[in-house]
Amino acid sequence: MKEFLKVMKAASDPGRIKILKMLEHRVMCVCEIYTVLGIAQSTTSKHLKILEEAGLVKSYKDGLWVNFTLSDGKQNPYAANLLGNLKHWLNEDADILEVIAILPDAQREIICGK
Amino acid sequence: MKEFLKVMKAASDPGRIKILKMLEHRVMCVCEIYTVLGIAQSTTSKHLKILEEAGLVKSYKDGLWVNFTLSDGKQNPYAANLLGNLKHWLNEDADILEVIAILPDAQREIICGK
DNA sequence: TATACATATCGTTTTTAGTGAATATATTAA
DNA sequence: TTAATATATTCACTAAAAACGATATGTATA
Repeated sequence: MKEFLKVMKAASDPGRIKILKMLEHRVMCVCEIYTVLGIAQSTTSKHLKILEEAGLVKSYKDGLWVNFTLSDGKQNPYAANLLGNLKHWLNEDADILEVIAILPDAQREIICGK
Repeated sequence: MKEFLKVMKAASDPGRIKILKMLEHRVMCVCEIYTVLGIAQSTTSKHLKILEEAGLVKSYKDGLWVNFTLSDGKQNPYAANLLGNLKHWLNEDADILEVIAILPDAQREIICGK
């Protein structure tokens, strides 16, 4: 029950759903995500932690960056199911279309002034 | 997005999940539900409203009683999907097993002193 | 019509979740 | 070793959700 509820709770926030839908398109670091969403870095970091603890995303370090990707879902069947469904859900949603549209402009080298 | 989030939020509470799993077995009225769950009548009524607004349950009156059943899911595809999955999810969960076990004892005629 | 009764709603309190500024951590580069 | 920088954590605040007692609503029965 606990694992199930963790996935449902993680999926109950519009910002976190936007993150999942963006990660369907490509790997992203924290600064790219909060730039697209227009929210604080700390808020973004917390959302990502909730998603990770629900088994919905994974992260790996690359120098100073931390890359986030969708999980393969092996650790949590409820997460795997949700991720599978999300691939064909909300693709025509206005909020999702908006973040996907500006996704190409969010590049870590530009955002972080490298 | 709104319809999707409503379903996820509705599914984020253990009490409401217990209600859905009980309704897989049979139709229930409010007094049967709050007796099994051991929570207040007003709390139960509110949970049922949240489930109904998410398209997860339906209700129909029978005299003084209000009967609740699982929705057929036609109004909300996310609800339909969740209900379908729940049928084979959490069946071995301890909390669910507990409420299912006492389900036969919860009869409206006895509870309401008729 | 008056009463009883099952459920819904209201009002309030407590708990939990979301937000962002400030600070800490950890890694890279000078 | 020092400075710079991307992310994580802490803290304080606000907002949303959950809980329950009390009351309202609506239906059945006397």
